[in-house]
Amino acid sequence: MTRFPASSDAPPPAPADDIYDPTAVEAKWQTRWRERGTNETDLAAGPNPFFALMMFPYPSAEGLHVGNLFAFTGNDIYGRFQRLQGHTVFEPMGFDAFGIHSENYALKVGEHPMRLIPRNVANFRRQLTRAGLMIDWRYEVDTTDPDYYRWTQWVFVQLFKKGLAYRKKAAVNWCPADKTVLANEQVIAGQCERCGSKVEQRFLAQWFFRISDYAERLLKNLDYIDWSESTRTAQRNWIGRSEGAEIRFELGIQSSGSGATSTSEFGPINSDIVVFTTRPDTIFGATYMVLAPEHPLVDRITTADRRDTVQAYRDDAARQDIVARKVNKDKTGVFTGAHAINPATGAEIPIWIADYVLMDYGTGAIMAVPGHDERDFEFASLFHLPIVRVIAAEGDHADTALAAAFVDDEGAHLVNSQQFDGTPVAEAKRAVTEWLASRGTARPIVNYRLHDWCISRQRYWGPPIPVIHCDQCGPQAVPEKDLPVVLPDIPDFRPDDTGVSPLARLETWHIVACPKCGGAGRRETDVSDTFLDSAWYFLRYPSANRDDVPFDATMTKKWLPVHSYIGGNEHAVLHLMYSRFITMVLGDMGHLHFEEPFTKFRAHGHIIREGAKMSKTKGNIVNPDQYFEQWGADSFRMYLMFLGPFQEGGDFRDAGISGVRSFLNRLWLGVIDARHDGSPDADVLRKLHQTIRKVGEDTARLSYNTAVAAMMEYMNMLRKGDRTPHVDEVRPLVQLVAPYAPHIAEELWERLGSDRSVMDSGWPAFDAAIAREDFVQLAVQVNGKLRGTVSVPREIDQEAAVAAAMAEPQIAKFVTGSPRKVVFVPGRLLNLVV
RNA sequence: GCGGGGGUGGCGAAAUGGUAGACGCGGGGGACUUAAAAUCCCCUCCGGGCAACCGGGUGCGGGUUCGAGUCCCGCCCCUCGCACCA
Repeated sequence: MTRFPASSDAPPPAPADDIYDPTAVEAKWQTRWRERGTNETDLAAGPNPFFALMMFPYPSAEGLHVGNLFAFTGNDIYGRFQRLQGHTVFEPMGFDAFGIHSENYALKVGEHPMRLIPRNVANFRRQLTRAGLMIDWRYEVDTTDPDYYRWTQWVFVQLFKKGLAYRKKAAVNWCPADKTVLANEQVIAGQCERCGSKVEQRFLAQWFFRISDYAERLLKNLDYIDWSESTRTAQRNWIGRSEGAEIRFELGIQSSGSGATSTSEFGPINSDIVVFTTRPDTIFGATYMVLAPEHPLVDRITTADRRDTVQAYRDDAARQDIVARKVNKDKTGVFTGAHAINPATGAEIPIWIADYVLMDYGTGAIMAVPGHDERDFEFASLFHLPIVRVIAAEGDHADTALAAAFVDDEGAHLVNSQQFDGTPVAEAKRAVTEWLASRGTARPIVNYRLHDWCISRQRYWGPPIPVIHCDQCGPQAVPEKDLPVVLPDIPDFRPDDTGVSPLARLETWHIVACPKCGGAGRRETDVSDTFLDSAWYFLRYPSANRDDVPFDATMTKKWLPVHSYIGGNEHAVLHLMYSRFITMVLGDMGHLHFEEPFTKFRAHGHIIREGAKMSKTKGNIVNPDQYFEQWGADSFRMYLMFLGPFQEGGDFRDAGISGVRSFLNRLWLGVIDARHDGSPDADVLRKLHQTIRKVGEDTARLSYNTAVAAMMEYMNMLRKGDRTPHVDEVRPLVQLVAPYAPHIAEELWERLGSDRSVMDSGWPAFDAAIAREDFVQLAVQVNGKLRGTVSVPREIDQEAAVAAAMAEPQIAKFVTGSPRKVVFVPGRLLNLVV
């Protein structure tokens, strides 16, 4: 039934002459491309390399999503355009097939992912090919292939060797009913998405990468890489650099009248509490302190009479899952019974614990300044803690009561701050820090929001973390020669209540000898995060055929860093940050000659359908296969590019496809009917060269929708009034269309007499002399209001332009006497001010 | 709350500070046809007018400029991220 050469070798029927039949044309050219190797890149010898990378998809069971296709088509057009401009273009594709998404789907349908994933991948490969993407499938990458994840594990080992991989206990979401670890995405409003039970925290030893050591470099390099501004901003915010100070508060003598002693049951209290603040200038207003409930000092400082209350609060906090802890809610907290000494005022201030202070930012402790911080104000108001004003605006009285936190620093100065009274805020931040530092209780510091990257997953479907635990030697990396640590094919891959990966159940697999001492060792049973798979895949593509090295030095030198990367902004912070980090580390270790992986990155927009987000429940998902069949891949591609600006996305409306389809019909007939006799029309040639320029410029800046519009405009001129175009008028248009609608372009190019691919025909020559207009329509305004247009020679001077304008009665009637002022923009506009 | 991107005809959208609405969809009229489809032509921002034309118009209110969709100030709304980050 299908005329597509998916696997059969039967030659497709030749396309008809008189009617554009996309099914026949596309089948024919897909076969040709395969036979001729048109989409294969000569990586070793090809000159002028250009690596056009797209974010590889997760191969879902549903098949290719129209959003994927939108992104891939945009990248494909860019790659094909670069090829026509004389580059050797490498456009590879791969599959990000590990991860919880695949695993959960496998659990749901009750089939093993090792059987399920290859089917999905095959379906994706079929659809991607059908879309006419210029993919060199010889370099396909699949993250679940042991030949790939062997090198993912190798990356881990490199970080381990460099001391950038470490183990510590960290909280995970735990569903007490399903008895399993949950990913953050599986926790909805504090409940397990599957069974609805309340999620808890559990603390497990997990592997982390020290990405926070790279925070400053990751931030700084953002200034020079050529990336979408929105993506760079997202990364800056994610890194979250804040300048401030760490301030040390000594513990005070217990001063409450409750009879508490000044020592805890663990001995004398002698630990200081260190806080991070961006507002050291407000220290005279610090009237209490707050520790995160998990803060290690809580046990030591809590007084006996407060112990039960504090413990109850901590238990409650621990029962909340990691996600729920982060949503806005009313302030809660309890007093520990302990006090600290404000190093500026010498006053004893109470120490509380509250979950609005987070253990994983700063030091897990704050000095609370309720007068000038909204959260502290809310908390102080609730628990009747003192609120002191230490910042005032121009004209404010120093003791005016505060009805709310005063946080507007603009032109404000310090009050109630002893020797600093009257000092402007900006200056005081520095001065107060210096003063405290001279007394040994503070130091200036830069703090980041960026956390170390937890790569452990207590799951099955991922690359085993290549570590062997030994009681004698501690954790040891698996020697590189022993990689890959193959993920065993076990029938029962369900997570269980042990809190560790299902791999732990397989003793024959996880009990091994220690690589250092040869004694009894145990394999790490967690697998690594999917984001590690995707943090280096672009390095693998040019070397995908090498099984002895992760990436070949010569190929890497030639093809990397990636020249152009196109993808969704949903990966602005995770994937793109991790890729930069891994690249930096490998660069530092001498494995790479660069430290930024993507020279240029552009975020594409997203497609909605008929004004609404596409979703399964709404049933408005676009299935590409239907559209390939009904309209052809060329029309579908071109419509996707036409429906809106590529970097903003747009609204997919079925009714809109007919417009581009009719354009391709007209192109077809224009070429088939083109006359060879006579010569091309001069006006048409001028428009042609203007079109060559515009389509080239627009394609280069990913403004595909306006490039398509320009081609349509030219087509309208070619066929105006059933005109028969000259062959020289249509030939270059076929080349312009080629990146957008490659199948029809190939067919028409062949019919125009070439036996080589249009993709190797180069970009049509642009001649500025032909494109130039000799006469221009000059807009004439009187007092800035448009009153008419005059056709004048392009190079006309102001005096002649005014004369030409005044010769028009329609214009002259608005001008009495001579103009007071004349604004003349040559070739565009004349404004007469009277 | 913070940050990004937006707000222009019936709809999707164009517009280096210089003729707002290119291009496409939809709609109206016409040619061809026995008829329809396909194709081609004309019209299609709003109001007034037979017309030439005139007036108004890019979320709202100000401002800069000979001239503002575009730049500046102050708001409103939509949307996508992040979100108790000290």
